[in-house]
Amino acid sequence: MKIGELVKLHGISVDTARFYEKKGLIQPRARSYAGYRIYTAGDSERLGFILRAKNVGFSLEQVRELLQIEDNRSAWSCEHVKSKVDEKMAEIEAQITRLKGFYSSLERLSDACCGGPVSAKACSILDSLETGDAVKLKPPAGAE
Amino acid sequence: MKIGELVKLHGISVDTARFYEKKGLIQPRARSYAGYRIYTAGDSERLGFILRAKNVGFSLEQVRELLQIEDNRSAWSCEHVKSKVDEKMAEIEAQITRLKGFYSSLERLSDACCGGPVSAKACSILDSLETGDAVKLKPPAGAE
DNA sequence: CTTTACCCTAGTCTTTACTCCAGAGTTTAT
DNA sequence: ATAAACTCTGGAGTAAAGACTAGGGTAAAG
Repeated sequence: MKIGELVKLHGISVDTARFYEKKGLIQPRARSYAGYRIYTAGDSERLGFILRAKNVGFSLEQVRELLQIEDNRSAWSCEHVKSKVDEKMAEIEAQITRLKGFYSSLERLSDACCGGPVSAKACSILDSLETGDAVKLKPPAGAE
Repeated sequence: MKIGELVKLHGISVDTARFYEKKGLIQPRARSYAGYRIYTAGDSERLGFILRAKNVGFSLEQVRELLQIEDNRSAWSCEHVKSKVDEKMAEIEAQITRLKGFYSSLERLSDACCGGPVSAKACSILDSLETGDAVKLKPPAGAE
């Protein structure tokens, strides 16, 4: 099949497919005489793999690593694959922790604010941001 | 004070301070004869405001909006300020939800994997990514 | 035969938050 | 007087994941 059909099957754009190719994630098995990319069912399955991996949070670079394993399964152990997943989980957990820190700081600010239609001249939120009171967030290790 | 002193007070780099200026967040009150940026204590306080807002999760663009309010407090209501905070909270909550979705999908994958030092030829994680079984994550509305 | 739909390459643009560099002037310390 | 430390401007580079464009060839249908 040509690129148009492939992307329709997966709901992505032609640009995206070509972009993935540039990134080394997929490679059409062949080119037509005119230079058109020709994909096989196997290629389509591979694209599915990529999109599913993306859907559970992996970056394209990480997907590339997973594909290397997938391409030569017998060279790797289950342990190794699982550790990729576990590392990703840890990464995501760290992000969640960071976001939760933001959230609770904001919550403190919000709760302290009257929220009324009165002038913000004495707004406790702005005051806190100005002086640093009650906004003492220690960003979880690894924050930017 | 000159830029070097200012940034030392806040633990940021000179480049960052100049970057914030280019983004319209801070403006030195004056320039020395030689063109050096001269900051006042008020400027330093403003920079503190910026960094604290960043530390609770606001983007620089959002910080810029907060500063516009801060610069003319009486023109805004507490309600308005609070809504900025509440919107940010909602934004963060959405991100957390999205990440949690990733996490639980990964957890399912991880739990199903033997994780042993055996060949990944029959690895359930790779199988799932290949076929789509057990990885049916519907990305929460607003996902990329 | 021509329109329409599709495909190609190569390259630029977007967003966010900086970082780094070159080349040059200034201030401070010795 | 000179070296070290500081500052300036302007511009380029980084990561992530594509979107979009120009300019041109190809394929299928009427």
